[in-house]
Amino acid sequence: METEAYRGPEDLAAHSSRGRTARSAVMFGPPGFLYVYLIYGLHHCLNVVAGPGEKPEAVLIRALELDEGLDLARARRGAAAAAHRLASGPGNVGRALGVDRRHNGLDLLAGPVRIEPVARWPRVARGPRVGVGYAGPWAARPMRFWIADDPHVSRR
DNA sequence: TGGAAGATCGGCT
DNA sequence: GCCGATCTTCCAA
Repeated sequence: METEAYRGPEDLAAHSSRGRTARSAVMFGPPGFLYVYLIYGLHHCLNVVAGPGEKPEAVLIRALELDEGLDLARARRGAAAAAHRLASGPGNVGRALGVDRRHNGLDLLAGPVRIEPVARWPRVARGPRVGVGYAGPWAARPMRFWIADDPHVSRR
C-alpha cells in the first residue's frame, strides 16, 4: 500500500550510496531478494532488491494490508488496526510479518514469500520520502508511492 | 577503538 | 509536539 524507492548508488538516501558494505551487500546482487536491516536498534525494515544487474537499488515496504492469519491487532492492541488489518510504517510491516535480519537475502523467487502483479492498478500518489532529510538534493524527490485516497498509509 | 547517527514507533504532555 | 528505547553500522582517529 505504500513504498519508497532507493536508487543507489547515486541516491544519497540509499544505504548503497556509501558503497558495498556487509549490511548493504545483498542490494549489490540480483533483484528479487529481501534486504532487511535493523533501524534504531528496534525495528526491522523490509526491502525488495530491485534494479537491473549490479545496480544496488531497493524498494522499502512501508505499509501493508494484512491477509487472514496475521493478527496485527493483537500486536498493537489498537481497535483501528483491528478494523483495518493494517501494518502502517516500515517497522510495523516487519513486525506484522515476523521478519528480522535472519531473513536478509531471502530469495523471493524461491518462496515462501511471493510477489505477484495486480490485476488492476489502483490510483497511485507520490511524494517525498520519509526521514531522509540528510540526503541533500535527493531528500525532496518524490520517490514515495502510496495508494491514492486510502487513509491507511503511514502519514507524516 | 570510539562515538554519533539512524529509511522508527508509541506513549506522554 | 517531544522524548525515550535500543543497538547496529560506519567512519574517523
